[in-house]
Amino acid sequence: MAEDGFEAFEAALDEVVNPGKPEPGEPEGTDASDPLLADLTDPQREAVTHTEGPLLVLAAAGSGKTRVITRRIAYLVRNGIPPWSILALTFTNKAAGEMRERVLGMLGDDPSPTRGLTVTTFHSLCARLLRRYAEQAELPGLKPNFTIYPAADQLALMKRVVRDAQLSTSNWSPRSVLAAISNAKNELIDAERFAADASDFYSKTIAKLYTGYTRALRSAGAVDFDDLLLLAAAMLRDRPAIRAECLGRWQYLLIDEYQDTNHVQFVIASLLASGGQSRESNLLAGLPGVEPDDEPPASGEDAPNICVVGDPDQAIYGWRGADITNILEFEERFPSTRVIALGQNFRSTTPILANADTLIRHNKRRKHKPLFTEREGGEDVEVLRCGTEHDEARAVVEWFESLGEDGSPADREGGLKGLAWRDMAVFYRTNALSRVMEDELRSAGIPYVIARGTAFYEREEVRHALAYLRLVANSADDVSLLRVINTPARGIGKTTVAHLQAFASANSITLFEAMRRVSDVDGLSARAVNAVTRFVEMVDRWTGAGKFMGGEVAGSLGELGERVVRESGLEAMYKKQAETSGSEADEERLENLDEVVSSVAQFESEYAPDADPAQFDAQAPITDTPPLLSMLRAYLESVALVSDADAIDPTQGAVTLMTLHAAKGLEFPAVAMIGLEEGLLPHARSNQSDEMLEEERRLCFVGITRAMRRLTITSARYRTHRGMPERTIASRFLEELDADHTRVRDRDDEQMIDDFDATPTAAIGGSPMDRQTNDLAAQFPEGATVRHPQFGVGTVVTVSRGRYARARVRFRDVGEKTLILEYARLTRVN
DNA sequence: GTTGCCAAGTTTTTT
DNA sequence: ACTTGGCAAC
Repeated sequence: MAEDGFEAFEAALDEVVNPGKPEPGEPEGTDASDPLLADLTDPQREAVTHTEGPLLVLAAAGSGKTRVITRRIAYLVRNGIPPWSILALTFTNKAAGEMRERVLGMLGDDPSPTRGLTVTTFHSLCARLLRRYAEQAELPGLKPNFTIYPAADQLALMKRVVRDAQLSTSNWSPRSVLAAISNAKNELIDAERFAADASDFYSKTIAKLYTGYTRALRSAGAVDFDDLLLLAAAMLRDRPAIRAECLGRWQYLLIDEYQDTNHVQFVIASLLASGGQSRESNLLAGLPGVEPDDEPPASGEDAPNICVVGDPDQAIYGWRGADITNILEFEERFPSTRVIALGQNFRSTTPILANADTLIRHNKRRKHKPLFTEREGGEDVEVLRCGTEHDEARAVVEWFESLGEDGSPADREGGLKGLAWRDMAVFYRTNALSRVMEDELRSAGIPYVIARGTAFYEREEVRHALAYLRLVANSADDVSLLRVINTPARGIGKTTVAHLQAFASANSITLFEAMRRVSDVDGLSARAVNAVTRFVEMVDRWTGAGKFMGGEVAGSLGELGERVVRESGLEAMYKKQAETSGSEADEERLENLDEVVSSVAQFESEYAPDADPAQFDAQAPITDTPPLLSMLRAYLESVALVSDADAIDPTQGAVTLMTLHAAKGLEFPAVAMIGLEEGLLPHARSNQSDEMLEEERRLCFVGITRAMRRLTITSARYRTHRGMPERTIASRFLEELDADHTRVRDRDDEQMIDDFDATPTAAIGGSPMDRQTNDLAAQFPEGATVRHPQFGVGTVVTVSRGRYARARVRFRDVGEKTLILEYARLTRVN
């Protein structure tokens, strides 16, 4: 069925193949001397100037997509469209920030042209809309001060829900239950509908847990990531007045990375897409008493100005519910859609592009579109087989050094200057692969940054500090309260908490409310009562007993953050730990606490209430929320919605390390892709179906097409997995590259020769890993106990040396076998 | 109520 | 390898 989605490309492809055919709808007087349009190709220019009506831009990798989007916004603004009526949705906050910057740069230094321009992510937009309209929309249990639960808190909550339902967490792993619920939410299925659809035992149980989880979230005044989209979509659908207000504001809608939007996002986009005449009818529909209108009219006559940009070959979020059918649905939804394909690549050299193209042709569920460049020359892509992951990391480091500040001999000959560290990046399939790379870069003294924006916020000490802040922002947030109730230890132990929880649920009040009424709770020691009272008093001091007013309350967000970290005892707790242990890790924790405080202060200094997309009228405040509280909420929200990619700062002179997913949308002069092995890329978990395999291939394609000038792809013969060294198989994708534009090398062979020349006794000296690399047989000496994946545990009887070393192994269960070490996945057992 | 040790499972990707 | 959770000792 997705096959049909490619019809659109067919039409668009004709445009690419036979360019120059003037479009009937093309605006007259498109001035080639216009600085906004001058340096664009024909299809790019059309995408920029086709401002009215639905537009689908199929932008191949490196085809100047970002440029088209930013020009388009600038073009709109310059042609008199008020910036506040433009809404651009991106995938990450960083992409949003960059887009805003670039538009601003094009329009001059005066910030006024972009005033009110909304460039943000789906999630941020939805969070803001929900806060803005929570009360008016009367969504069940949703208050404007809701907390956004990150993954860890979702998990903690689900664990509780599963246990409360008298189910075992091993049969109903909170993780997989959450995944099932997430999938449902992405399809816009709420707990009620899920329950109605459930027929078998499994889905009935999930339905029960879904309901319980939702109830628990709401009573904690919390939502999860998926709720942001689900609830916003439901709100826009069921509350015509609210929708009308949004439609009235945003006349021009733009969505980047459209191939990675899922169904809810599509629905939100549809609901927000306004057209000339439809606004009137939608305003009428907003009158009280009108039934929720599920399907807004969107005929050709009534076509909204919605522009989506994407590339099906770069769809890498299928596991998150993103679907190619969104592109199909787009044209169904908006029949007058104009489709434009951008095929010319401006980023990469011919060899890089040739490899990307040859690889992606192996995807069957795909309509081929030509990727072409006018660039000549360029170095072949290097494919490097290494010994171990350490060897691999070292190879990458050496390569970077050769490209480095001094420039490689080859580059100098070719008239190219050496690359700066910031021009280089390492991509990998899973985060776990970063570690070895980091070690190697560190010992080589090469500066690097890891795109793990979320990692900081996942650290224990940071989560504690944030939990205190969330409790301050929302006293109903039980998960946060439970996290900090006895951290640092203050004498409120398990039994006390259990009593409080029982009291809370018996009286249908929040846990914090129960603590406030601690004197009414039975069975507590005087000690416990005292400890609880002091905790409540402490929180009340911060919040001014919930009013955020009075002399006791902090005058600024920074001050609040500082006080919370200090007065909670967190700082003292970690200080004491650092002093007694003297370990570096504990020192780091203290520094991280400081960093939280400064990030709070930083946020405060940059906070601009009128930049809020949900702020429809800059004059009137959204609500009567105390400014300190709304700032705190905004801070917590920004922290909850950071992405890994957000951490990348191109101004830093450092090599960038990131997952292939995080690399989407970026480009680097030199790229190393590591871990091209079966089980890693394609990932073992993605091997179950052709669809999944093709997504892995697209992931590989995305990695390749990030490279501008140089690309090295590596794999390791042995990789340590969960502590066990394992024999690997080279990725099938390596076979799918373009042999005419690749140079394959085996580092293992070379190194063995090198080492032999240098030191005949290579087996001595060097790290254990070197020896393993150089001489596999040395790893399995006679008498060694080994494990084979099929044959089990055995003892090495004899072993031969050399490249295809064989070992005779006496297995405990299956007798003696002769194995070629190169291919047997033997591991050493102690 | 608190601390420390051992066993077990674990992650693929992310807003 | 590394974290997390359960349990026993203090």
